[in-house]
Amino acid sequence: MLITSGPDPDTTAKTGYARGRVKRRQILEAATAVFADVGFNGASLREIAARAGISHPGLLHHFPTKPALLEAVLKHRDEVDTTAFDADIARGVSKFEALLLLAERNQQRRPLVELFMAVGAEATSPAHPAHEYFVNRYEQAVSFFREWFESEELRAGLQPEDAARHMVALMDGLQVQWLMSLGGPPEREVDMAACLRSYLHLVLPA
Amino acid sequence: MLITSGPDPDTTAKTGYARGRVKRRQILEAATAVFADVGFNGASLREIAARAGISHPGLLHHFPTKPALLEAVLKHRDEVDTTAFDADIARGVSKFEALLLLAERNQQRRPLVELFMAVGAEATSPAHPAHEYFVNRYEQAVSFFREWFESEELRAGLQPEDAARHMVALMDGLQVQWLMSLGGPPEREVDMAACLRSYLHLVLPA
DNA sequence: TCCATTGCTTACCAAGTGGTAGGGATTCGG
DNA sequence: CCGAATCCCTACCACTTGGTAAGCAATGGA
Repeated sequence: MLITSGPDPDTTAKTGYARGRVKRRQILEAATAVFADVGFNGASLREIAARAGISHPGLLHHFPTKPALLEAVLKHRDEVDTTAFDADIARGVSKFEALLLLAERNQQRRPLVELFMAVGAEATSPAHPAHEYFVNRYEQAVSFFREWFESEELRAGLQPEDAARHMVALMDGLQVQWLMSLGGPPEREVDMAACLRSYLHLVLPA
Repeated sequence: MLITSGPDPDTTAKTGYARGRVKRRQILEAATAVFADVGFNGASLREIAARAGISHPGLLHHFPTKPALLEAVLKHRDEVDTTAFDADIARGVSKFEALLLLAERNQQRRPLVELFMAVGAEATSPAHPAHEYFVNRYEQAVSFFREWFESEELRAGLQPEDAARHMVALMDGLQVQWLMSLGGPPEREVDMAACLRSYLHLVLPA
């Protein structure tokens, strides 16, 4: 359904023995870090396997191909993120605040942000194994914001569609700036959440 | 001065014979396309060389290493872009319009946009050969917009620094959305320039 | 016309790539 | 405690990677 459509390409599902499940999680974490550093094309299965404390055919035992591994990483992160967001909403937090919470959480998980940046940028090429995944992701994100803004009082003259595009673009773009700022002095670190908030206050005069 | 600091790492400078200069330009074009497709780490010198109609040691004759080639590509594009922008300004075009013109020009040169996306995303890692280049680039871009907005009447409560960050983030983020939209139906293609304009009208009530 | 510079080739290298084969351990339900 | 499923290893495969060595041909200033 996502990239390949095999019956159940080894994800974090509770199949197999306990030891295997643990290893699979370690592999996913290592893969996240390596994909984040050098992108999908630049990553090597041996490097990922070494970080997970396993041989590279051992890795391929759990995730049969490199694209399958990428798919599992992306799927896993989506699950974690959406459940956290939904939990915030269920707790009665507004969409506005739930969004900022998401940005703040991301600010503490640098490898994840780097992963989506690096792989997402590669995936603009239609031949990339995660291309469709990212196209869908963007469509969903824009729709989410458009629907939200359609039910709010926007600053005069601003279309919900445009505001939605702005939001998605800002989240992406600010993440790059934040990552780039991490090498420098800490006081010059970009504050993504604050920057997002100032845009929302600009758009929603409420 | 940029990445390496050799005496004059073979760029488009008018050194050597005419034939060599032509080849160098072809190589830069091919490299732009390939880096754009698969990023720096994913690109292969042989692939680039083949597209430029040369053997891969032939390529290394002009650009001695892979990072040197990347440096030359980035430097070349900066020169082209800034001279075009400066020409617009000299023609009496406002910064506002010159910026939109830049966005519109980019919209017609997809490979370039893909290049900066793909390489820029990889380059968040401090070990990347173009890391410093991109850090400087972002600092300059934010400064440019901050200084501009400081001399304009901004919507109440919006800091020039935040607005500058927004602009840079929007340009980056909209480019991703635009690239992702290119596979789909043409009428759903993202209009970067229009989207940027709507933000500027939001921020500069003039 | 000489001849150093430049341009570019084929041949080669060690290292790393994703993936396969096959076989020993380990695990755990029956 | 048996036996099937799972785990994961070493060894190997063909192929690609960035870079080097050595040499030959074209160029263009003297």
